[in-house]
Formats: sequence, C-alpha cells, structure tokens
Amino acid sequence: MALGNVLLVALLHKEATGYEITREFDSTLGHFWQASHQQVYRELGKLESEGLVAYRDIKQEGRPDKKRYRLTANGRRALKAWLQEPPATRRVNDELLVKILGGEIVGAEMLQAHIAAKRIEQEHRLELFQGIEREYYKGSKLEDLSTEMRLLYLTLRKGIFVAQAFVDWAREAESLLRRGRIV
Amino acid sequence: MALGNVLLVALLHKEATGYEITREFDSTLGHFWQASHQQVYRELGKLESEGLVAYRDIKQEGRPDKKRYRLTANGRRALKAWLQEPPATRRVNDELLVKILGGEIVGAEMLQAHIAAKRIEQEHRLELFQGIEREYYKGSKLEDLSTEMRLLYLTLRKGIFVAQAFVDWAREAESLLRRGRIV
DNA sequence: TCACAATATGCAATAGGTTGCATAAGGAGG
DNA sequence: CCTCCTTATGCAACCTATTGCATATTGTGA
Repeated sequence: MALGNVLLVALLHKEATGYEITREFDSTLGHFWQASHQQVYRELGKLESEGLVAYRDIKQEGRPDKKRYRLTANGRRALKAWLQEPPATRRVNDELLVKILGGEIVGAEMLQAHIAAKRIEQEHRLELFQGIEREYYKGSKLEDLSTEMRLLYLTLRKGIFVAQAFVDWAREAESLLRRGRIV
Repeated sequence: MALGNVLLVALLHKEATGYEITREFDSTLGHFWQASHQQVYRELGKLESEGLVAYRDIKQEGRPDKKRYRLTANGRRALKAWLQEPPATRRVNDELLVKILGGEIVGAEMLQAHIAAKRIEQEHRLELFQGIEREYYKGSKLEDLSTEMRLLYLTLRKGIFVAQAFVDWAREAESLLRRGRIV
C-alpha cells in the first residue's frame, strides 16, 4: 500500500496525470521514492477503483489524450490515516557492504573502486542538495516560505547529513584500503 | 540474483545450514542484508540446482535432520564475478520523508513523534556499533586482527557514520518542529 | 530523410519478497 | 500438564516490482 499512499501525497497540492507523477519521480519526489511509469499507471487504476482518486479525461490534438487525477475526500481520509501510522522499517539490503565482506577474493583495489564510485555519486548528490539549499533557503527566512517549501527543507537537510556522512566514511575506508591496512 | 550471492558470501568462510544462515541474518549479516527463512531455503535450493553450492545430509537424534551447505568451485567463481560488478543502486523508498511531505495534514507533533521514534532506533544502533568498536577494535591494532575482522571494521564504521548523521539530522528537525518553525 | 526523444497510456510475463501454514521433537517455565 | 520456544525444513498463495513490448503523433537533430 505504500506506493498508493505516495501517489496520494503527490496529488495533495495539485491534480496531475500519471505521466506528470512519473516525471516527478525523476526529480524532487524521486529523492524520497522511486517508481516506474508502469507502476504508477497500475496503482492509479487501483486507487481509482477504490474511490481514493478520480480522473477527468482530457482530449488533446496531436498528442495522446490524458487522465487528470485528483484526490477524493475518501482519498484524503485514507492518506491521513496512513500518515499517522509510524513509518515502516525497510529491509536492509546494502550490496556494497556485502561486497566489502567478500573483499578477500577480489582484493583492495576492487573494493576501493566500488567505494569510490559510490562516493562520487554521493558527492554529486551533496553538491546538488547544497546548491538547492543556497538557492532557495539561504537567502530567505523559513517563515517567508510556503509550508510545502519548509517541509521540503527538512527532507533536504536529511539528504545533506546522510550524503555527507557517506562521503566521510568512504574517504576513511578508501584511505585504509590504499594504505594496505585491510586486505 | 543478489540474495543468492549474499548466501555465497555467507558460505565463504564456513559451511552452514539454512537455519544457521537465517540466524546470521538476525545478527551481524543482518546489518547488511535481511531475508526470511523461507527466502533462504528457497534460494539455497536454487543455488544447489545450479551447482553453486552442495550439501550433506546430517542425521540428528531428537532434533530434525539438517543440510550442511558448502560453496562449490563453480559457486566461488560465480561469486567472484558478482563481487567484481559495481554494486547495483537500490531504489529509494523513504517512507519517513514522504510522511514529512504530508506533514500539513497531520501536524507538527505527529511528525516529531515519527522522527523521534526513528532517532531512538538509530541511537540504539549507534550505541551497539560503538560498543562493538570499543570491545573488538579499540584495544588492538588492525594488523593483529583477521582479514574478515578488518573488513567488518569498514562496515562497522559505515554504520557509525550513517547512524550518527541520522541522529544529528533528527535532532535538528525535531528542534525546528518544536519551535513551530515548519508547520 | 531517417532515427530518436517526448508525450501519454497501458498489458503481460517474470522475478522477488511477504505471509500464512505445516511438520516434528525436545526442553523450559508457569 | 500445558503451552511456548528452539531447532530445522519447506510449500502455497499473494503482493509488489522489473522488464519487455505496444501504440500513436509531433518535434528535433544528424
């Protein structure tokens, strides 16, 4: 049910088509949750059959028709109930750590390469997040921003803290491996 | 295929039964990867049919018989190939962040409660990790430990960095919410 | 001109994970 | 004594996610 509720959150402030929500999963929303367009369309259909969302057909010329979805009163109620439940803990699945544990049979250089690749990924995320922080939050006071922007600030800060921690760890780990202290 | 390879890593240093591996998923290995006993048994059967592991039947009195699995030469080769592939990036699915984004309809107190619950969870993890670090690593030099213990040290350090970052973020977020700066 | 990206939706098959249930014997605690 | 936990394995049904494919048109770049 999690994905369904994420779609309800996406429809909280504005109506949208499945295509638009899918694109949001590639941008801001994608830092919290990811889903393919097939998942989005299937789940919107399910939500519609449960009466949690409704859609209007939009005829278009030269482009495919589309369905503009909106939250129903029932949808809002269901979302509120879900938001009040404590967030489920996700199963841990950290492929990098498993590969480190198998480091004996691939050697230090391979581990360094794997860790460095992830570090660079996180460094890019970090720069992106810090750029957003500078552009949208450093100039103005929180109270001058919309509630949505203030909530996004909390999530942005989480991204910064966690990405920075990963980068710090990776540097330490790479240094230990480089100096032959591990394998 | 990821789970199968995790099982191969678990069998790298010692033979084990499905039951024993399942218990490891509740302890050390569980910090990297989690799987249910049903998953473990099913996957071991699959690995066996592919010739990557083999088992010996162990008859027991007063207890159920068991199957002691070990890695085959083919299994070790397959594992090595997998360890050399760059770790796959996992889909982002952060329910807490989604719930924060929906904070407008549940209010600041509810968000604080959700964040505090996760923070306490991470504080416990952090204490556990720091305890392990003190007990196993602070007293002796890395070079006096086994390779496996040294590799585990890298993963332990990751746990510490990331858990600490989460706790730091959560304190900041809780403080902002408490002071009514967000919702 | 030809191929490809963007817009817009979706079905079908497969893979992977969760939940519920089953079996069976011994030991611990109330 | 009765129930629950531990040991030890596994099947079956279900839910969720991934991958591949399909359709149709307009605009863009090589």
